[in-house]
Amino acid sequence: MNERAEVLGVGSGVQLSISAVERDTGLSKDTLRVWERRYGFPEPVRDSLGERLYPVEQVERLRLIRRLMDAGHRPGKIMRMKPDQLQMLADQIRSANSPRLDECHPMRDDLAAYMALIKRHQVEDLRRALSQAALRLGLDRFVREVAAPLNALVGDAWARNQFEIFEEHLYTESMQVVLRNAISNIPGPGRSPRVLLTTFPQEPHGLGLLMAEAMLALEGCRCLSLGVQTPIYDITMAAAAQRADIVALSFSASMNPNHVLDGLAELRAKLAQDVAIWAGGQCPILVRRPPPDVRVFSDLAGIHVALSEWRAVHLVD
Amino acid sequence: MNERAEVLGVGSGVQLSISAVERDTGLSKDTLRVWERRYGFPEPVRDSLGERLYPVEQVERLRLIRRLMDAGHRPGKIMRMKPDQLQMLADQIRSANSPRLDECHPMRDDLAAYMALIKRHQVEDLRRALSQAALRLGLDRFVREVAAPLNALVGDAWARNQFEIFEEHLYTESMQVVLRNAISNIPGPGRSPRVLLTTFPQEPHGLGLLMAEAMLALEGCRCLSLGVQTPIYDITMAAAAQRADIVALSFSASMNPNHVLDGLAELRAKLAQDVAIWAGGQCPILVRRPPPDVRVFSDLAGIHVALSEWRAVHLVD
DNA sequence: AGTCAAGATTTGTCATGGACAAAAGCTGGC
DNA sequence: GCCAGCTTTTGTCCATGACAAATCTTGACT
Repeated sequence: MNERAEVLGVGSGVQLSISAVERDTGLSKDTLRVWERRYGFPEPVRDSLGERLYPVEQVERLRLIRRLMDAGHRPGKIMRMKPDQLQMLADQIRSANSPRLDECHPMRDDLAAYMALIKRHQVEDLRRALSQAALRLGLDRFVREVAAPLNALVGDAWARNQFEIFEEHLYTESMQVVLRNAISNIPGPGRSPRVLLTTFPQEPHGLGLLMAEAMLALEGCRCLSLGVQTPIYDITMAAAAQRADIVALSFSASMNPNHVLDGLAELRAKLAQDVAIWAGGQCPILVRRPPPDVRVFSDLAGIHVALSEWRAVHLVD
Repeated sequence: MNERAEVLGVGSGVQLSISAVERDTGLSKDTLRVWERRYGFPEPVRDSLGERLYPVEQVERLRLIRRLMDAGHRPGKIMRMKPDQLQMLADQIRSANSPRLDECHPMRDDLAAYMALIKRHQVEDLRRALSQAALRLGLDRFVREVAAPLNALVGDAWARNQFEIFEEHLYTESMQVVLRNAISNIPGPGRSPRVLLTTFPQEPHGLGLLMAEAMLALEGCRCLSLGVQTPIYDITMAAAAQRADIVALSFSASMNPNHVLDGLAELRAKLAQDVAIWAGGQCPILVRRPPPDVRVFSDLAGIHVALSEWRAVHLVD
């Protein structure tokens, strides 16, 4: 109800309210306040009402810190480091989970070309290039060798402030169009298992879901996507209504680990026991602390194996 | 970090922690606590640590309250009502702009059939029926006479608690597939004007946008969609980068009126003066208090007129 | 030297209660 | 009927204290 503007031009830079920072960094208000109390960072200025206003520089540093924490660093250590030290650390971790273009990657040149197209905002060229790649490679290879690594590269570039948000949107929209198109061209009505795809309420990223849907549809599954951000209770209702065999969920790196684990526990409790839960995506907590009774996928190739196992157990068709 | 289970089987029912309720209802922790303080509802039990545990019945009632608030009711009034009174209120909801099926509507029977398919969760049948309707009617008529009224009906049914959220998701996903498919089959690269389409950060609903994109693409515009929820600053950056002539925005009924007006004012200020802003959707504030220097569309048919005017003024091609 | 349990530290989330501005509702005068 | 001004409602913010789960550290034992 408090409707004062959350973005104020003040002197040299823009400043954000605590709720805007929560939205932009994924760090809860409580966390932001307790960090300030304990570590002295972030240290926002205050408006005339005593409310916090975060300069953009601090928000960017928070994003970087967040990313380092996702990579395993602890807040207490990195919170007092100077920005350039943080940047050095960040440059080191990047190689771990994202493909390095300077190494020998099969699609190296293609990926670099796509990144350049995004950076130059040539959307139509990008879309055409992606469509052609999908046709040339086949959907399966396209998803695994182009879409997935490109996703990682784009997310990386954004985290390192080399991309604007709208450039990420441009990419996402283009890739979505290409994937949806390809999926709807997969023939056949699909057979068992019936897979319900969606994301948790805090997760707005739908590309991972779409990639999973492509892989599953290629394997002949009967896929039903609810799109993103479905409340857990509704996931259970949909699974029951559709008699789903598997509920497939996608988690990006920016998801709060607690929300992921708590949500999966709740879903597992409310879902019928014979419905499997499959979880994939870049979220680190999934592999760091795998939740019980949930099948975790660290890459898209795992889907093929898991499906074979499922079909062997359930003796379908 | 606090990893106690948030779902505990206790006697008759399941109970949720405050963060689980926040996720499931969309009401912030602060709001939940202040409601309890002020109105005495919700009134969760406490665990051994004094932390709130919400019984599922209360969570369901909270969800209903949330829907009623979206429909214009105020918390203070409805918070103390008994559940059956709430349900009665919910049944009364019928937005003024939703078509009444009992009246003489050209597509009355078709629309009723689609609603029935959604209600019976026959997604594949729904998708096929919508695709065929689009082919039969042509995209233009399909959007205006099927998609738009069906949207209103579905939103209405949800507000009246006759639809679950997942049923709305099923519909949205199906319609999206059909529309995207149709849009990508519109021939030609498009000519002037260049239109940038997106929604504000608080607006996750993308169907209105897709309908607008369909209409614009049919008119031969060069459309570029950023998807939903683009920060205002990024809209201006994207408009400049793409040399957009028009920025088209969609607003659903659930948008906070002030976010709409403030956002439009901010966008108008930051955008180059020669870039037009077109705003459409079911949001009531747009017609109640039309913002200056923004063209408001109360229906999709207005797009044709506005485009003719734009082209007359700008003497394109 | 490697392993494991016990203890110490770190860390995120929850609680309480007070405050205030924006939004919504209301009133009386024109 | 309409509008300006007043009152109430309502969501979000703040500060501080507390605590359990996660993680790190230590030291004894095989």
